[in-house]
Amino acid sequence: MTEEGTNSPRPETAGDVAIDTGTLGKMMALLDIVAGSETAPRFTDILRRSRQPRGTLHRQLGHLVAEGLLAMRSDHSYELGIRLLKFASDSWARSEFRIVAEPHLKALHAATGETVHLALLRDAEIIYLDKVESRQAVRMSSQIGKASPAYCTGVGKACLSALSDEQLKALLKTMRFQRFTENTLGGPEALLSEVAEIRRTGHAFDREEHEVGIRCVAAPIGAADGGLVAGISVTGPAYRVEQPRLEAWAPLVRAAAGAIMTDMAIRFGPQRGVEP
Amino acid sequence: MTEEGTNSPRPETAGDVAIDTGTLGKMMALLDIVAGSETAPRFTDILRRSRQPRGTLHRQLGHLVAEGLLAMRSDHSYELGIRLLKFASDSWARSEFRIVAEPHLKALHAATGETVHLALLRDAEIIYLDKVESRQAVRMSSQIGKASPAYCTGVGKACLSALSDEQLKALLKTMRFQRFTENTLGGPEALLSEVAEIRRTGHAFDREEHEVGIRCVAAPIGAADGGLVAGISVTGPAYRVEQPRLEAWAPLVRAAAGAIMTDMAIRFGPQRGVEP
DNA sequence: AACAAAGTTCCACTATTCGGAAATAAATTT
DNA sequence: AAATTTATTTCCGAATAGTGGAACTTTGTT
Repeated sequence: MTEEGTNSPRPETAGDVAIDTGTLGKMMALLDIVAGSETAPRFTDILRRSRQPRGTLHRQLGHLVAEGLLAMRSDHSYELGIRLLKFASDSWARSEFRIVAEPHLKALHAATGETVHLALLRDAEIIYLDKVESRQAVRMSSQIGKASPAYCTGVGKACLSALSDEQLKALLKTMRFQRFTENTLGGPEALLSEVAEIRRTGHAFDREEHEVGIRCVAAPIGAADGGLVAGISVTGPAYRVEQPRLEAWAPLVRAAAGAIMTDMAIRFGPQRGVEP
Repeated sequence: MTEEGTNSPRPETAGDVAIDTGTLGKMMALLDIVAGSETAPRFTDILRRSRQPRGTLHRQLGHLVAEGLLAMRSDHSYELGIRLLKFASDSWARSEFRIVAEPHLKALHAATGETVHLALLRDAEIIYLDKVESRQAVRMSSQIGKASPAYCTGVGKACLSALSDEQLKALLKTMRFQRFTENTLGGPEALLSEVAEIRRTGHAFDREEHEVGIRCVAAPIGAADGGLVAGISVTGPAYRVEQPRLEAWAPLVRAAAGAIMTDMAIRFGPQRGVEP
């Protein structure tokens, strides 16, 4: 039942005016439609959702398939192509940010024994960039690249707290508050007051707001120039990870986030005046 | 040094005439340039490799960045954007083929105790779609989506053996034979005779041809309609996995490949006459 | 401070995309 | 099995978006 509107109204980079990306933008919108469908859509399904003329859509899909961004199955339904996997693999392997963060994630995992995540803000979603855990019942790669709403996750709220008020305000307009558990924040007011608290303390909690039985502490990582908004978190099952324990870990998480920022500054730093 | 020519001369889908993908094709070529660079390239680097006018390139890169396919760092160098990660995650999670294959990969791993791979052929490369292993010294996600040349890997050669002679011939023209180890196949002749052998026996070996100390047995998976060419393999360190052992596993690998094909046929099958 | 190199903007020109309609192919019903 | 409906693919003049040379601005260097 994936209806219209699953695909965000493309606010592009938060805060900026959405620039027109022409043909490319249309192509990406099609990829979004395919990616956002529960089941592989057929030509007519895409036609309905894209509101484009038949001829146009047909050529566009043809190009997407020829480039390996989409694949057509034998029953004429479309799925995302494997070329995307290859790009993602390169992207992940080379991401300076992930590489810099990795040792700190491992240290945090060693100190806490629980799962550590690294995630990045994109529009009103966070995208998991890395995950460190010891006993992996669930498979790691199933998480990397996954997107979740910012307002109901620890890292997400931490990221939001690192934005400027204008950016945050702009993003709020694009958000749809869906209730995942009974603790999920219900609307903009609740989120804003939570963000204020996070700015004060420097860390965010997820008190079973996205998934029942899952809690976390997170801290924001914001590049000095505002070009990077990310966060790290320590996540665990509610039965094992009580609130006091989360609070005890908070300083560690903040310290790790700080260390990552420092390392990033060292690596890319001597560019534009760190000192005033 | 990643020089010109790293990016394949786009044979598109093997055997077919390369169709023009217009604007999209140009954009993807740019992504390829960024993905194929050792270090994040700056505007001028891309300018040199793309051989396009400055103004044009500038707008194109702007569009790619606006769409989240590329990201510009603070020093004006470009890296692949995280939107690609998100697409890849969706692609992977929903891939019917991977889902169908997964239990068979696990069974094969349980039977052999060694690492099992699932990979797909794309042009003259294979792309790893999945990996099952128990003790993971190396992190799993670092492999998924990775591309390797077909001619020097077990799954790669298995895939090639499933192609028609015309398709294989067309692909051969696009291949550049690079020597990775002293066992790497040196040219088209060696590859063709090896493919003949694989077609006869139904399985392929990698005798430390891609990496010293790594061996594997692989079997091809080809969809009836030729729309899917893939393979699975069991891989292990040379000191633990001797040739006799590989040969003993070959029937298991072939059986697993067969089972995956059967399951795919059942899942998508009742379409066009399975019975004559 | 002056120079050089890299990055960005502008706008007349042109190749690409658009989109309606008509042909073909695949399912479904009679 | 033929007819009907629905889905997919092809075509081509009109409209749009992309192109590319040159001028301009910023950044880094001698």
